[in-house]
Amino acid sequence: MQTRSKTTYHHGNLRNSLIAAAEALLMQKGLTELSLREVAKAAGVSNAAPYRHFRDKTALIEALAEGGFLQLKAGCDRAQKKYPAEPARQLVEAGMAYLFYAIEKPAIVHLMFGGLISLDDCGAPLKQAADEAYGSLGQIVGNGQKAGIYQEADGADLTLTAWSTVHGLSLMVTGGLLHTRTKSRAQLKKLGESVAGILLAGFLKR
Amino acid sequence: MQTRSKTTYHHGNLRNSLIAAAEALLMQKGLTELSLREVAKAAGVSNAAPYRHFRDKTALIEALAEGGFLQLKAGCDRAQKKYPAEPARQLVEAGMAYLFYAIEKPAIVHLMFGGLISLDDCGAPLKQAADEAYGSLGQIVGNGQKAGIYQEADGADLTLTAWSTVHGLSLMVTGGLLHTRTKSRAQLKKLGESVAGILLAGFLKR
DNA sequence: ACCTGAACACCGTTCAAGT
DNA sequence: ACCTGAACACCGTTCAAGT
Repeated sequence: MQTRSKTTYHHGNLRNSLIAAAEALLMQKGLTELSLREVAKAAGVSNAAPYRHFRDKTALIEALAEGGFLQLKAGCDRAQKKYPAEPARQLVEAGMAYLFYAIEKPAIVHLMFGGLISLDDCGAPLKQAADEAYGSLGQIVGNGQKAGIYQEADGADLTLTAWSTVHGLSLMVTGGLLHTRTKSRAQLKKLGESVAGILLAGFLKR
Repeated sequence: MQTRSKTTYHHGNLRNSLIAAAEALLMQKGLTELSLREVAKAAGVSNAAPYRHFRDKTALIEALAEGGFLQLKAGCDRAQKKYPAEPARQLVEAGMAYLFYAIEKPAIVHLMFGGLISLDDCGAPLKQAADEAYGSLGQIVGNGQKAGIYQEADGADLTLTAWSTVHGLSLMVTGGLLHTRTKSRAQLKKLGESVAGILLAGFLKR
């Protein structure tokens, strides 16, 4: 179980352990029930220890949200690499990645935009991760514009619309509107593709 | 200050007073800082009193969310009445009403889909309010289909796309992505109309 | 430099007791 | 029937003290 990390085990990179423990707890419990003390205990450390690594509870939550935005950016980058010459497909693929990430870790997606943290007033790393994720989606939209397949419109407006739709859909699906929790993964994929198709129709030239 | 309500003042409809107090506190403080004890104090009552009217804190939050869905439904109904023969305009108008409600009461919109409550497993009144709001938007979409102005598509998918986009945009704007908090009301209106235009383009026949 | 133990103020919730 | 007071277990946060 020994890794190549500099610090042996018991002490060392507690920061990452706390993030991992918090993420694990969020898989089982709701956002409201998540307590810093419990996270500390799960990481095998005292109540006060987390405060060496996070200013307060919000700072830990910001770190979790940052991880979410990094995942979203990774999904966008992957979509661009996978379909280098098909911007429309990039957009759909990125959207589906977003949706499946939300299904996998609903609590993370919720805290990214649930009002618990403010992107206007947060630590620099979170702000940067959010901007980069948004920027990567903006690239995908830009690819379509350069290819001349989209209608004339402000790129920023298109990007905002795409993110809004995909994020909104993710919340509908994870938030429980219309008994979606009982739907199978295949059904959810079909749902996502339908919505992506309608969104894309609004982007394309007519 | 005497109303026609059956109960005089000091005792009586504490339930509504608690809801009002909670809503008022949410205008100033974040969702995390809202405590039941504080709500009780604001309503001039003891810590334990709310438990005569709400099973627990979640039940109070559900009541707040219910109010939000009722507002959303009201916006949809208003839009249908205002433009009886123009389904596309109904859709844009309802979306703008949603957006402005979110700007006015961001905390309410956040708790409606923020994962704090689950629409799959909540009290009947909240479930009904959510379904009715969703149903009213479905009517607006159906109006467009009946008028034959929308592309061939499952009405449920169109409705889901519309709600997702508008809800997602509301969260982008209230959640602080891309310094929107500094934007004026006029700018936000323009932003909303741009997104609504792109969404609508995806709905319309080509 | 990083962690612990104990403490403080606060919170959700319960329950006997009051009116 | 509705509300209060006091209590219990829990939480975020701080700080002196340990290693």
